[in-house]
Amino acid sequence: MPAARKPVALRSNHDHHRCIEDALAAAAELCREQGARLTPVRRRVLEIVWQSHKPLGAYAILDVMAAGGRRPMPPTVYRALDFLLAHGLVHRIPSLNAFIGCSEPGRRHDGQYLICRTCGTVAELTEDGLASALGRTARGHGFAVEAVLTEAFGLCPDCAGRQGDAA
Amino acid sequence: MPAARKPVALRSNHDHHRCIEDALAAAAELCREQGARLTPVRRRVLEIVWQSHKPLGAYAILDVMAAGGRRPMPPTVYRALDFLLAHGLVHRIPSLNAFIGCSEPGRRHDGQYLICRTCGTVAELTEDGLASALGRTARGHGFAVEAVLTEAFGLCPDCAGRQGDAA
DNA sequence: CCGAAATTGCAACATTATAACAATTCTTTT
DNA sequence: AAAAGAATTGTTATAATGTTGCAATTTCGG
Repeated sequence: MPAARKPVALRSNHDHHRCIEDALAAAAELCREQGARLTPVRRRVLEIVWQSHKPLGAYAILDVMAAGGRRPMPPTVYRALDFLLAHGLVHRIPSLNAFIGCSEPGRRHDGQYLICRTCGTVAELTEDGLASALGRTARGHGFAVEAVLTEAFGLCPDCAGRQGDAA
Repeated sequence: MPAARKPVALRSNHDHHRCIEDALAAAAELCREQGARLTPVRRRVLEIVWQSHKPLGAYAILDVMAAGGRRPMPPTVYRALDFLLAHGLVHRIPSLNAFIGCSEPGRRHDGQYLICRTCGTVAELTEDGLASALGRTARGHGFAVEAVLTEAFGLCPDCAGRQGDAA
């Protein structure tokens, strides 16, 4: 099989402004195609979520928005997140109660997240083979899988390196 | 490879009293081995969690305990759950904020849950191969996976059957 | 029995998320 | 452009989930 591309979140010196710009451009394009409205609030929330590769809680997003003017109320942010989730522009990481930008919006995929327990960075994988193996096993037991969410906890390359140095 | 045994949660007419008894016995045994104390509170919480194969939230557990006398405070239940989690006797399903009895306490394993979106039943799989495939991929990107949690959403055999009938 | 350690009780509080309804904005039709 | 209808946002209040800190009690080892 072809080696999958390394998630950009795991490349420590990537040009992150590019991540943000690309994500916003892709979102605009996707919404245009689908006739969905990427309103200022929604666009702003998406932009905030993309500020880093560390997932942000809804109230952390609220705090960022408060810094730039009037503080919106929780439902505003939750509704924007609902919209972004529904259109596959962000993902929710349940074990963190937090949200992260989707690295491959538009392409249907199961969620596989590599969560660094030290720095909090989350990288998204989109390898269909992994979830489909589970789907086959479940099918064998009569269970029809429709969606799969996988969270892997461990150390990202940077933190694993530092960990090794300390020893 | 040998076909894995079908999770008991997916067998609609299993003797569930046996599930509860076995789980409590296994827990007692495990705590004895490890010098951990399965106190009345902890044992009671474990018993409540095992009342069905549907995960229960902490406050639902509180409600059950309240029915049988004095209502304990949240920290009582959360501490009991922490203990049970630490000893691998229950699992937390993050996307449901709920807890379920571990079907293979004592054996170290990653968590793979089949969650029925209709009836809420959760069956636990413990196939090491699935998580290790993810671990290999992650390793290829320099990420060292330490634990994996997988949630699969879909229809259990019973509900898939009824769904088919309706058509 | 006595002191140390673990467990439980308790009160208050922090965080995450939602409900219900009003006000506004956008779109479509006339 | 005006009006009707739909979608979005604002606002208030509250629900659901989870934690902190400290006191009281129980358990365990000497």
